[in-house]
Amino acid sequence: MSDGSNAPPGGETLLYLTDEQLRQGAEAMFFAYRGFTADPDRILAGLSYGRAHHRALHFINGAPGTTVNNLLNILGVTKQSLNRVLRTLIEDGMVESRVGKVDKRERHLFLTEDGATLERQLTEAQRARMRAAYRQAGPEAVAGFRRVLEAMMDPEMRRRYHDLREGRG
Amino acid sequence: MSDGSNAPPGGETLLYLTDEQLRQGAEAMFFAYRGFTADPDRILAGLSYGRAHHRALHFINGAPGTTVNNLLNILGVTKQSLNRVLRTLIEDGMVESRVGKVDKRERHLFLTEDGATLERQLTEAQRARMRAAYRQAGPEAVAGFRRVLEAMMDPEMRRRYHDLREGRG
DNA sequence: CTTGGAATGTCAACAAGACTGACTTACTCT
DNA sequence: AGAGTAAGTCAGTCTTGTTGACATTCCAAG
Repeated sequence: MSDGSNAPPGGETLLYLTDEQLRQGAEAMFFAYRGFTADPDRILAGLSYGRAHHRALHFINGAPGTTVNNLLNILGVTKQSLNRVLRTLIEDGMVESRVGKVDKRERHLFLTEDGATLERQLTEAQRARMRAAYRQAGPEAVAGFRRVLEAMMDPEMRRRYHDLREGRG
Repeated sequence: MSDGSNAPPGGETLLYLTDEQLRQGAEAMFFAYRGFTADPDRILAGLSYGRAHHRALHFINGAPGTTVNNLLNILGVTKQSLNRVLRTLIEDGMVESRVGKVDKRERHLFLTEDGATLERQLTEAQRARMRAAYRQAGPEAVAGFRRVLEAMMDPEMRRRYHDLREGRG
């Protein structure tokens, strides 16, 4: 399987930085991301929801009470775009929007029971695949995987990613 | 395989398979993919092309003379969707479409000089980021990264991914 | 040889989801 | 009181995915 990076035991060459290696990395990223989104997409397709709805549910679940503006920054879309998605989720009783107590301009977002159920269903489909991939690749590969992904983010996104992690402990 | 019973000496257990770990993996994947596409997207934005054009250029470059049908399978979109993208690329002189000699129904696709130049420009932007990430994470992390990505693909996609690699040696 | 089916590619129309820009409403803070 | 912020809305555009209908070409069975 020689991904070409059968690095020599001791000395580290720069072989893994050839254009061909990078090209393969890019293609792996493309195919893997497709796999990554395939399972929830299948569920969503039957519900007149899209990937955007999944993302909203995911991050509201991870940070209950977050404001619209905060969600906007995490998702990296415009408020018009997010609003379309959020409106349907609220109409369908998946998300609850509460006026802020301290600042009444803000809306704090929470999942309802139904929303939490849907989120769990979507995330579980995704996690099953990740769990299998992690198990198959092994703990050290996973550590490397995470390290490369993190290095690939924009600095801004990396900051937000860490904020999320700290927020949950 | 690997029920995890062979825990590494460091005392690392199955911690990396907790829901929280999987959740962080999913978020890392989301943010990293955004970074991964950000640079070429910026270039494309000024050219009235989109990510789909980049993908087409990328895979035609990697397999010159490929047919439309073959490209369809790799990209995983409908032929109608690909056709729109392909048409503009052909009109703009980025891609050449030659009628098949043995089977005249087929069209074989090639990059023109201009197309190859654009492809290189786009890919270079993407590669710069990958190169930096690879360098920062180190060779072992990269090997793990590739292993996890591969395990995350659909079996069908994994087959195509390997076909591409073998086709180029 | 003809004819019908399959494969390949093209055109047209539509939907999701992103974008920009302009605007309103409600609120906060100086 | 006035400036600025947070959220939401309306209208319009773009990319990219989808179906459906169709033309062309090939091949194989009758």
